Amino acid sequence: MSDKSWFKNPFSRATPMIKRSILLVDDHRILLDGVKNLLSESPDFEVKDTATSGKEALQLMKSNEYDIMVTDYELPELTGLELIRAAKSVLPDMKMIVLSMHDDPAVVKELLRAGIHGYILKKDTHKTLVDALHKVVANRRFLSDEISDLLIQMADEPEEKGVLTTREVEILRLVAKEYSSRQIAEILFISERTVETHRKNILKKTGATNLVGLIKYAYANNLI
Amino acid sequence: MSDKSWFKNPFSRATPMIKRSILLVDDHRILLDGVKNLLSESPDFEVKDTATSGKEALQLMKSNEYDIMVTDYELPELTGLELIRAAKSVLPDMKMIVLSMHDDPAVVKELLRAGIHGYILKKDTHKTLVDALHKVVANRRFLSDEISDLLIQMADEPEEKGVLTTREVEILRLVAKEYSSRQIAEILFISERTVETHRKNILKKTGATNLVGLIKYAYANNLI
DNA sequence: TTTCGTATACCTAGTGGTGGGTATCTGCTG
DNA sequence: CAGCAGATACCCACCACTAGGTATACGAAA
Repeated sequence: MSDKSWFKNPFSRATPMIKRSILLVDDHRILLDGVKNLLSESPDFEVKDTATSGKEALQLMKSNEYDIMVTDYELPELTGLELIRAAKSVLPDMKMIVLSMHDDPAVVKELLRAGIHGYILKKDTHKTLVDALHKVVANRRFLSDEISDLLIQMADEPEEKGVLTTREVEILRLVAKEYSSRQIAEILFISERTVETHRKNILKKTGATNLVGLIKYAYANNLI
Repeated sequence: MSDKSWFKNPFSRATPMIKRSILLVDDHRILLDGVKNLLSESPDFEVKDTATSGKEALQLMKSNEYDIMVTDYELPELTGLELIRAAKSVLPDMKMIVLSMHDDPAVVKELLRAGIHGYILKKDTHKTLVDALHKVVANRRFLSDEISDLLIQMADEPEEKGVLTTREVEILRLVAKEYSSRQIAEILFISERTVETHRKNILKKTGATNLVGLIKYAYANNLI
């Protein structure tokens, strides 16, 4: 694996492979700079472009091709999930790796269902990223150790307790913005009763007993 | 500034300066790896050690010296603020730059008061970090553009609205644990009325109007 | 010492969230 | 088509939180 001789020596007889092109998406420029630099030393991969928002990434995809996209989950404008879904329709053959700081099993599951090929954490090392890149180009999936542990652990639970509907998420977001039920009703053009019902259902689903639990849930699930 | 000739050419007659040693602290290994790699190309700086927690960083400081510490604000075990304060007593001459993803004016102010020399955001570029490093070794302070804008904007506001008393923080923490006022009263052996008064004062100080705002404040100030 | 901040405590009204229901309409899926 | 999930809507009782007050005691700072 660590045989980079042909790379270090330009006169090597080995045939250099064509480098896999990567689109790197993260709103933290400093991480972008860092990872790009790290990968520039790799014989197998090359960061062709970078983007600091989902929108920017999509625009790049419309006029360029990439073998792999490595993207943050927390993004401005589009969420990681929205970006993944959009990317899948623009470049169906591109491999996708999510590089996130959060180890939330629900998010990981949703992303895997959406078709990503790898999920690694920002606390992982550079080596982990390179391993993941190798795995996905070989048509295999890659999960960072912590994430696979998490999924295994979760498998025990009877499961699927949680998922909020889109409307419920919408309500929850507004609740988190300090709107009262009445205000939410006005914003969404629905009855205050309906909002109350949604809130009750959200409380039941999340297992929270009051506003505080709701907000904590919203934070934990990156809804804020 | 970009004259790196002595660096690129080892036979240059210019006298190489001694590189400033950096301690880099961040729980995201991949950022650590990336920044270290980027700085390895700099003629002026060198990442001597890295740490992924405040504790680890402090231990390193006890047996080593560093010219500059660059640290995340969100850290496991110790918060950035605690690390800064502890670092100041261990290595009083070391420069400290905070590299955070959050642009919360209250946090920035508190850190500046605690004696940091620079504050930059993860969304800033590698170049910004290098600029900051140069500034602080020249005994000057450095704030990323967004942060200084923020502080200027804040200067208009009359007050020091923010700081909660220790009792208020205690109450807030319990509120955030989903305890009702009555339960908090029982836990702290005080009257429910007193709890209510504290809550009111906290609301006033934080500018929140309800529980939601309170919890968001608690999150933003790492009280949870 | 006087003032200030902090913590303590109480009152009243009013607003809003919680928890228990029930019920209709829509669209999807087996 | 029947069944189910989701979004909509309403009712009522209860209780928790919010927003005005006022007031006392203590220790630190000016």
